[in-house]
Amino acid sequence: MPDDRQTLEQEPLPGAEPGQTVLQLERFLPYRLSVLANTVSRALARQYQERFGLSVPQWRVMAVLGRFPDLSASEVAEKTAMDKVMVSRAVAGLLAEGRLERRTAEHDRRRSRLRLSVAGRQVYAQIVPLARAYEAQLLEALGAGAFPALDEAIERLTEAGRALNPEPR
Amino acid sequence: MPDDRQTLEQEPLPGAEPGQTVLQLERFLPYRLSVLANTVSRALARQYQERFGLSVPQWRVMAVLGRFPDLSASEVAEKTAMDKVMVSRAVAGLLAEGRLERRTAEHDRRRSRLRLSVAGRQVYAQIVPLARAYEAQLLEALGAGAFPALDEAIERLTEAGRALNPEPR
DNA sequence: GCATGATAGTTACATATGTAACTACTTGCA
DNA sequence: TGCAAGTAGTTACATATGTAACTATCATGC
Repeated sequence: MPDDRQTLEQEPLPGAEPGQTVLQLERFLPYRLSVLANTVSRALARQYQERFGLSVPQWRVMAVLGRFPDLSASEVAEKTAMDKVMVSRAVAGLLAEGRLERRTAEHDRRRSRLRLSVAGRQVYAQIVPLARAYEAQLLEALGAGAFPALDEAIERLTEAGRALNPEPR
Repeated sequence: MPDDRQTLEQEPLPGAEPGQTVLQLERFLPYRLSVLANTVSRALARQYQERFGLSVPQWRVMAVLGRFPDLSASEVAEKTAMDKVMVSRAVAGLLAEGRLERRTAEHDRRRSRLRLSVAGRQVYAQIVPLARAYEAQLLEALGAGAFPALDEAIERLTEAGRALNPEPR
């Protein structure tokens, strides 16, 4: 017995067109961006995780501290698009594993002063080439001249998304 | 007293260039895509949430069932890039709120047959224009001719991300 | 100086998500 | 038949994340 039910799609009603009553999820930009980001993140995150036991937030913290030593937690938050709670948790984990050093700032004892430890820098030095290689693979798949347009698109859309957010948090 | 500490960045060491020892997170593609997707999702998700009490997974389920009635849960999973557990939870919520109807499939009593209820279709009919309007704002910000290139880029990168994933789940 | 309000960071609690069982049913094949 | 293996969907448990307090410190104005 043939199963003749073929995902019968509700067509947008050939005659009338009442402002498009149906939505194609697979073409919907926010959905596609979400799937893309998850797919891309997942592959990379697995490597951090398996090789170094790092979560994505932890990797982000290490990434900015590798480049900007002695930031405070809130400065890290700014540069990683994370909130202070997530930074606090990531930092706690990294401290526990000896990958970070923390001092209190000289003139403001509320602030911390974070930097990679020697062990942290070793991990960092291993991850950076790994991350670069991964990105290079993505860019290769993207095709030669396509990057500038994508770059611009990401900037504009991110900006637009922020602007459309009722309360920017 | 002037705070002369200016986020002193570790430069890539002018002379030597040992395979790039430093990484600029804000230019790192996976990071940027993640921030973009979150920003874009958040603004829209807030609207679903506030107006209809819908989570993102619930919205996705409604979106595909609005277009393809009578799918099973696993078919919904395929079309939403969600796993079966997430679909199960979203469906449970929607059923509880009377926005979905569920029957068991005729020839296979393991399978379900899901469709929007009347109430569900009403919600759907309200959300679709809302989603379209939001997407239109994003596309406007993107600029006139920029969409085809972005479209292509998303496809290629998503495909590449999948290919680079060790075990595609 | 010292109350008031702001800021840095942490902790606590509720919610969301991922992974791994588990149940029910079906299929395939001896 | 009837049993072994697979599939659909749910449940349970561990982990991750978001939101809201909370503590400690600092800045301001009087």
